[in-house]
Amino acid sequence: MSLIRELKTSLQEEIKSAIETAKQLEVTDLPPIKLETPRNEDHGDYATNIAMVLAGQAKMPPREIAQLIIDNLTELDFIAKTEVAGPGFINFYFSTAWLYDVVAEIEEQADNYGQIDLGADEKVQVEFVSANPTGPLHVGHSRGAVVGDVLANILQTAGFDVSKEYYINDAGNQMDLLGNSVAIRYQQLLGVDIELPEDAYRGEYITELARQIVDQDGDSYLSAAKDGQLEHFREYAYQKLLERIKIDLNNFGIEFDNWFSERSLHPDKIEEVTDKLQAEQLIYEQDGALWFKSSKFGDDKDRVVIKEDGTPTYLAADIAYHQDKYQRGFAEVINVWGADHHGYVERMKAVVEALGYQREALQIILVQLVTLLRDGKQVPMSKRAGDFVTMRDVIKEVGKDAARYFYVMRSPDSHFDFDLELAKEESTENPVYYIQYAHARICSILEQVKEEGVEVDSLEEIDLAKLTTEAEINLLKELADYPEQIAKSAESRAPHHMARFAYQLASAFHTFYNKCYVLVEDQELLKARLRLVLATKQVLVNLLSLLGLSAPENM
RNA sequence: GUGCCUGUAGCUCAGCUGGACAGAGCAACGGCCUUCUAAGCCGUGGGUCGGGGGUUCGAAUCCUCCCAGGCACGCCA
Repeated sequence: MSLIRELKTSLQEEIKSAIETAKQLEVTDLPPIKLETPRNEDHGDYATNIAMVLAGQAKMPPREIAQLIIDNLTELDFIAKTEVAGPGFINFYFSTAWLYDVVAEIEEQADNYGQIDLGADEKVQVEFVSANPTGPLHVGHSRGAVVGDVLANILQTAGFDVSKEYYINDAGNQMDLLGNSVAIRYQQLLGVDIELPEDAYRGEYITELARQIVDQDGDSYLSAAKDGQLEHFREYAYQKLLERIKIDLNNFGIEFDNWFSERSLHPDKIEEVTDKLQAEQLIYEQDGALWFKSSKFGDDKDRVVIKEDGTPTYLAADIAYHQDKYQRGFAEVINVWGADHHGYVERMKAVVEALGYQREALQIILVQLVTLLRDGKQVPMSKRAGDFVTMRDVIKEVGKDAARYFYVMRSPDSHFDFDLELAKEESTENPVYYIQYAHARICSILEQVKEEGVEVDSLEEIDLAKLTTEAEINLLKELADYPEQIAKSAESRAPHHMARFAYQLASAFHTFYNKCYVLVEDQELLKARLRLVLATKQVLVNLLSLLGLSAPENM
């Protein structure tokens, strides 16, 4: 638990009991009391609209209700002032004393500051990337990768028991296509006159894989290739490509707890679950195929699960996969998908319902598409032609930190133009540097402090009440707010909030840096500021780590 | 045709589980380096929140219709 959250909770409870105490108030149904941070600073630190919400059932003007609530409020030591404002808001002004306590809290909790128990250890799975192992990861995958990774970090910090998972589509048609594509290139390399079929993968990496096979085994697979025996080509390509995917993700700072192979579902798990649904009349036979009755659960139409030829569709595997997820005990499953899969959402929700779970147990985050911009112009990409920019290329060009920050700074709902030039720029326009620069500046101050021989060890005796300027108070407020930001971001499953908060905190520090010189003559003030700087460093480090960014000591 | 996402300052976006005069960065203009990194700070100007209607004490936020852009609508994965 964090200070800010304790204060908020106890204030909410005080308001609640004040309403219950006030005899003149006739309230039968008390809605949850919302405390919000007002946009305008003149409206206090927190405000509630509860009086206006109650106006209807209490049959009294909001401002009167607000006054009644205030009159019945017992005094809280962290509240400096309370007032009725506007149409009936109650504004609360916090005393600054509690803000100083936050510094000790940060020192004490260190890397764990921000950790809250909102999730109550509930098991949550975040499944993301899950790109087919038929080619290297490209820019489209990168956004989902960062969104999923940071979201998982946020949920973990918020007290959920999080597991990150990658679903490998290593069964099905596309794997044979992959094998075939490599086999054809292999034959071409060995001088066989043969054309690549229309539906083949045609990236340069396919030829490269074929070349590796030639280098290792010469023409020993030639007759197999000619006979259409694709197994070796398929398996070789699969292993190599999956390996590369893992390496690329690692270089992007992403590690999964579990790599789930679709093959493990074939055929037993799929049969098991389709039998079960068939027994429940949720799967039926028609035109020689087996259909899932998804329309019963809100989908536009029913969907084929077993094709006429007896093979399962992608959906069949997905039903078995999601059954498996819930059987593993996840209370909530979050899937991060590219927006091009949005047509699949209803049908998956239907699956979850049909399996006997709550629709809400499946959350799908759709990440809108990314366009790369270079010199203001769109970088052309076509997956069919095998002509796309890889995740590796982008990381190489702009660096891991810039790429990660850019991918996570926007709401997943909005289309994203990734400006390569901007991401590379080491300037004020580039938010990544702005945030990291705050950390580097702090390190520089600490370096100076060390050189001056200032004692840093007896922090408890330092009087933080020396910190009184607006810049100092604002910075303290941002630091105090971090756990709340985690809560908000976790509740709304919105990782971009934390990217913005990092910017905001950096901004509060830069202002402080310019207005409040740390190495002042006054030793008490110097030490108080030093403590504030150390606390800021800690929170910045926590935030940067949450976002998967490095915290450079100098820039 | 149907569904999903988007439309907020010149540009890129936040705010959208309804709240008090609509925010940030960039760009424009004007200031700040004899002390801790100017990759920074401070200030000024700039908006019918795509448009119409509705619900509400109160709407950028909810409902509805329309306009514009993107994506998706397979016994592919």
